[in-house]
Amino acid sequence: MRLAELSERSGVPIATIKYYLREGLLTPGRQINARTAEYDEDHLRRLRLVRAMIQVGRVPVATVREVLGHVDDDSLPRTIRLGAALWALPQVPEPDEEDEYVRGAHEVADQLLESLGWSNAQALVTISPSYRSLVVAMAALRRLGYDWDPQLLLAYARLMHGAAVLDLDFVETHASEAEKVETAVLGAILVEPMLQALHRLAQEEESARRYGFGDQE
Amino acid sequence: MRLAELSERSGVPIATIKYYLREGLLTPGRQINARTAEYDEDHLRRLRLVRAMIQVGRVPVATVREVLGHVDDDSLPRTIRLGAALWALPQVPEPDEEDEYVRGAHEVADQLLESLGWSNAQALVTISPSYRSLVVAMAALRRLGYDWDPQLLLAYARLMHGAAVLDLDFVETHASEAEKVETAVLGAILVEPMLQALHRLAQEEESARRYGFGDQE
DNA sequence: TTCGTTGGACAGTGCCACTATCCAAGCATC
DNA sequence: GATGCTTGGATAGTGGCACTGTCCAACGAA
Repeated sequence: MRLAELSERSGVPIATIKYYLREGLLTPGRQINARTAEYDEDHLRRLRLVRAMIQVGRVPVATVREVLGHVDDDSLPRTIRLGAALWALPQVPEPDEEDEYVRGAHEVADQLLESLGWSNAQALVTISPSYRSLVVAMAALRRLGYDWDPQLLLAYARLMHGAAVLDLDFVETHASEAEKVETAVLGAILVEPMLQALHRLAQEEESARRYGFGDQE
Repeated sequence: MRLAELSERSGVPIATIKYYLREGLLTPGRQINARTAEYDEDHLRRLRLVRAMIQVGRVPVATVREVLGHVDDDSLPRTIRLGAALWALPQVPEPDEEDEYVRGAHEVADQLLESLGWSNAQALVTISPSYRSLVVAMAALRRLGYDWDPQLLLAYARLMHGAAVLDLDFVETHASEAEKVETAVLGAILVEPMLQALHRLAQEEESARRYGFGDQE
């Protein structure tokens, strides 16, 4: 198909597709001649993936490029590609290691991983961006004076582990070997907004149950 | 304290504090004279809250203003203020109701709410932004060809309901009546990044357990 | 041949979260 | 009381990002 059809079927404006091509998020179409390029179903799928990452997952364009680079890198074994792709994802500001709240958060997080027996996470603790995000969020809450019980954190972590198990079961049963990396990355990027939405809906529901009718007029 | 001290203690640059004042995220200090203003602990706390919402929660400045406006609105009862504040939060692009995937997602989401017995959510379905986010995320996944079992969604929803119960228990036991709205809003804004981080860590851990050592070198 | 269409290059736009500069009033010291 | 640093407020500017608009030469259908 031509650019125009690709645009039509994906709902993405032509100018934007050109931009993604320029940024290297899409591979160029097969050149038919100097003034015509042909795109196929793979391009369409990739374009939809890119759009979903950017619009639903709010991933910056540069990060999408990096993530896709890892997904496509056939020179690496699957687990490594997946890890590298997830690695590229989150962009929380670096925690200030001097800050007392950050240090406190490190301690609590380390204890948490130990309680959970997440030995892999423990080994990667110093470098995993997810771990860093966790510390930043915890430090922010602490700085605001919320001093929660480590048990609470443990309970949250168990819930999210439950979600991770669901994610990976899904990947195993529903994706072909070739698609597993892409599916897993999507799991990290697109399932999260879904979980967030469910979380907020659940808060609204539970709040209405406890304190009365749902308000919001 | 003066602006300079407020800046020092919060770690936020003076110019940025001035910007927040301009944008109405902070109430002006008590004017001592034409050229001096005095700030107190409440300002510091509010500033930290604003920073956490913007940097950890990635909430846009305009949205922070709106959310805080609801939090501070003493003319409304608590549940309504909370609802209104949460209402202002998410900024997913409007789903295109013409799109077949969006319509399909609506159906699945409605069934989900019914299965869960979330009657409050059902009543608000047409307008809740969280519901909209859910539909958008589901439609994006479907468009990419992931056709999951409604049971899976149900399992995710139960997990997130578990998280919501934890949130609200925390609010009940740890916040004074006056602080409940603020605490609950924080629950929505700051706990989410924490959950997300835990989710990704759990994915890394579970993935390492299933497929071998943690890779990423 | 004509004329609308196509893909690529490149410059421009709009938004957003800051950030830098000015300025006059305060205050501290001499 | 003069000098000079600091302060708060107003205003303009910056840099990043995700597009978007314009131009142009080459196609290609009529």
